[in-house]
Amino acid sequence: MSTGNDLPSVYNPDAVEKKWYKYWEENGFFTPQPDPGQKPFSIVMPPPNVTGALHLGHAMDITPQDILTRWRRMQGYNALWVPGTDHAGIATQARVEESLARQGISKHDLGREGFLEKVWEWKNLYGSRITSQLRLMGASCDWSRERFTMDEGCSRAVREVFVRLFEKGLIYKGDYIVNWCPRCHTAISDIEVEHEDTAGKLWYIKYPLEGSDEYLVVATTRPETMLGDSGVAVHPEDSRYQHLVGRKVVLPLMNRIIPVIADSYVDREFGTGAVKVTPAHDPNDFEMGLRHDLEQIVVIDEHGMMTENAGVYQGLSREECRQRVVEDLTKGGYLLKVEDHQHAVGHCQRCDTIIEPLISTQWFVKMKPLAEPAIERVLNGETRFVPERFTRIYTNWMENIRDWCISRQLWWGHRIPVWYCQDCGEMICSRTDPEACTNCQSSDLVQDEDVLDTWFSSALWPFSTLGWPDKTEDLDYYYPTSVLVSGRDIIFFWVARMIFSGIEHTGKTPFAIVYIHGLVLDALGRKMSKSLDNGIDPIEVIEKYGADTLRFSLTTGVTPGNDLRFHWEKVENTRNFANKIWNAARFVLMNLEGYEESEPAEHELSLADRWIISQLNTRLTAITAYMEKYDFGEAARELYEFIWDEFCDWYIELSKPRLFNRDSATSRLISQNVLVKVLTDILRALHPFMPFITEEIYQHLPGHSKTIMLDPWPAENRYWPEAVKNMQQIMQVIRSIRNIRAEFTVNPGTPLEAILVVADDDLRNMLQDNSSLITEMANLSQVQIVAQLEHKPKQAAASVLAGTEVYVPLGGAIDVDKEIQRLQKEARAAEAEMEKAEAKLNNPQFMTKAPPQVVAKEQEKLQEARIKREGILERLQVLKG
RNA sequence: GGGCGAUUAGCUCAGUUGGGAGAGCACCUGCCUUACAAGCAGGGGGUCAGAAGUUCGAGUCUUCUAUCGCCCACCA
Repeated sequence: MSTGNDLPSVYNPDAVEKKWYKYWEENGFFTPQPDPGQKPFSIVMPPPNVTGALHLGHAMDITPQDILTRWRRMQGYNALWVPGTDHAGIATQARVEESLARQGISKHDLGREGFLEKVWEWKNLYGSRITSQLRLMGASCDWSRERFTMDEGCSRAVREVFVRLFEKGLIYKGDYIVNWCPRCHTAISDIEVEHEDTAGKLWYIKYPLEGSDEYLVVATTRPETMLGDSGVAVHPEDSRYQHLVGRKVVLPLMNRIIPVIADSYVDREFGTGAVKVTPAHDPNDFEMGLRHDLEQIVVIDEHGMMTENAGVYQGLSREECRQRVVEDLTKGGYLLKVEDHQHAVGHCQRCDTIIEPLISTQWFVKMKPLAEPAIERVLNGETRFVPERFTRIYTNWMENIRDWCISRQLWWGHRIPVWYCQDCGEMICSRTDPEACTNCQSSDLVQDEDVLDTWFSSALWPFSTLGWPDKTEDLDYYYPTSVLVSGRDIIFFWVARMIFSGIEHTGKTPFAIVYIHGLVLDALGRKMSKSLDNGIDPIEVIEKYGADTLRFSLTTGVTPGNDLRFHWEKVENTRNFANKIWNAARFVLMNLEGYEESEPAEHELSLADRWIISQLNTRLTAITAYMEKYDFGEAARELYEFIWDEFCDWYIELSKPRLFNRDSATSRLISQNVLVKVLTDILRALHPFMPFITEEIYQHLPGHSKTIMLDPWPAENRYWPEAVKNMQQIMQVIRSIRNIRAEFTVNPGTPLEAILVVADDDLRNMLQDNSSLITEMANLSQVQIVAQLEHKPKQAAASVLAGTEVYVPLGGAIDVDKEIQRLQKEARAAEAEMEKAEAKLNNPQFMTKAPPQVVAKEQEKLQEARIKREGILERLQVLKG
């Protein structure tokens, strides 16, 4: 056994963290096997993207997952945490393209196969970097079950789902207007478009009526799109324009004859109440165009350049074209006016390029039939959000959801499992690569070029990782999973899609609880981003302070769902806490000479023992209750307070006299046993939060098992209310003596005498029985405890508590005027207390309506304050007289 | 245009069912006391954004207002 002297006085996390992680992993502690005799607990990790390294947001995500997994495991659950990574189609492809571009290579130089080889190299490099970072954080996930969204099993699940949805008619292909990123050169879904409010202009343009001098004025924010106009729309009930409906206008610059139509989409209040209709380049116009059978004239191509349909403007960029069109409209006298106008402009989530709505051939998932049960089942409580307010955010989004564009014009991803027969044109959707056309038997088949949205595979993650579509033992035992931990930012992208996919393909929502955490912001409250260069690498924090410190500082003082500002000061404070525990453990270990494990009988326990055990009981009950509510911040605070304030500041100090041989050997043994017992429980309760330091200390303690992580979650059922009460009174006395010492700046090393005047027999006897605690803790040479004092000393400082008067004779050190002032202040405080209580007690409404225990408490308060005040006034008289 | 969150000590933030306002940092005083100076003991500091309401009682519940932040939305 260690004596504690071998341990350095400063905890060094670096030396121990790697050792323990290796030990845990090699011993298979993270790898459970399904066991019908145990209750399962399962979490699937939100797979980090293989785009690069982890950031603090990941630590914010990983920490609660590991806390939950370790806690439930200790509670005896069969706890599985499945790790993995995501191929992150568009993001990873962009990163690899960038990296190749720096070497002067384009993906087209390499071709599809060659490029994909490069991406796999990238994936292998960054994927393993990520998993090693997860290990550094202490994540107790089961690496034997590690998955990747593009591994064989996940790919099979993707095909299975695609084919099923296709066969059910829930996947369709068609020409629709989609959000197109001209830079990424792919369609993206609605939620991948970020709208930014932009200061723009509203141009008012005259459209002359055919065969007339009259004209209509339309307002637009995008004049360049007028080249593709195929109509002008007004509201059907707009009296200003009713006579024009059905007539034609001449499109300026293009001289195309286009109709005036009536459609209730038009807002009469906005602009002139007449809107130009460009079906090929605006989603609303697209819909209107379909309703009124208007031509779709494509004037902008997938690179954001003007097409031949744009006539003389062909070959210009969108931006150049706008400028030229405005110039030409001005020259032609068509431009009536220009106003400043704020409007939302869509940008690509990945590259921030302005999105161009374009008509193209894409694949879609029909959402309505999937969304309905996904709303209903969540509202029924099959899946519960924590905090609860996110339920409505989720349902609101699901209620308004539009069909999901799932095809991407990328190379990195799951290729769409559809083949086209080059001979007869047959379209074949298949789970496996088909050999021949199902219609004409031709072998000349070509697979669809597109890949699936990366979230299509992520949506299946909770069951694909457990073996679905096969009926595996894991799937049967661990699915549906227990908790999903996720950031607020991906509720729509990921959580919602997992829910409807789980219901559709497995018949169950994929998790019982969705725990939503906030974002990590920088010290100024800004999001961490590459452009601001304010990101912090979690590995840097771990190297400087250790993973335990990082984890705990991301946990304390945090409310579920709320953001967290990152401050190095907080990390330092947490490091100090770790060091505190370390030194408390050193103290215990240094004083274990002659230790024998025993279970002290109740009558052998000292007051301090019974007090700390009672406090342990209270704290552990609270901690477990907070854990059950996913309130890790509060659980961590309880632990912090118990360890620092109660165990270290009081119990360890109280135990010193008995340990240092100033007492009997038996009481020393009992004290050792209580210290070891309480410390062990502390380490166990702290383990889910700070896995490394707790294991390190635990392995030095007597009676330890092979790992703390498989020990039971602690509970304490002993509780002595009178010990708690007595200890509180003793502490009050000690504090008041220390207070006097500080007020009169008496050196802490100078022993003092104290006189306690206690009228109550029980209280006096209790204090007498425990007087050694008072002399030790307040550094007294002696203490007299008496029922009353004939001659109250003038040359003494006094403190009046309820039931106890404390006198500390200070001889010439006493400044009578100063002492009078101090006591007067205390008297005023007592009077204020009395007034408050009296006001309540004099209120008949309070007396009749408040619960009896609240009234009793108020009366007690009044009584205490009154006694205190009387004592102080008496004391003042002695000093003055 | 809707929705959500925040507003509590100088700073950063906690505060479970309504019942005497808390922590860390910072600040002041005294201590290198044989676990820890990354520490110990003591102390100062708050009209809980504002207003109204419910209640015997509101930081906590209701309504409104203000400021900041975030999300959603097809007014060209």
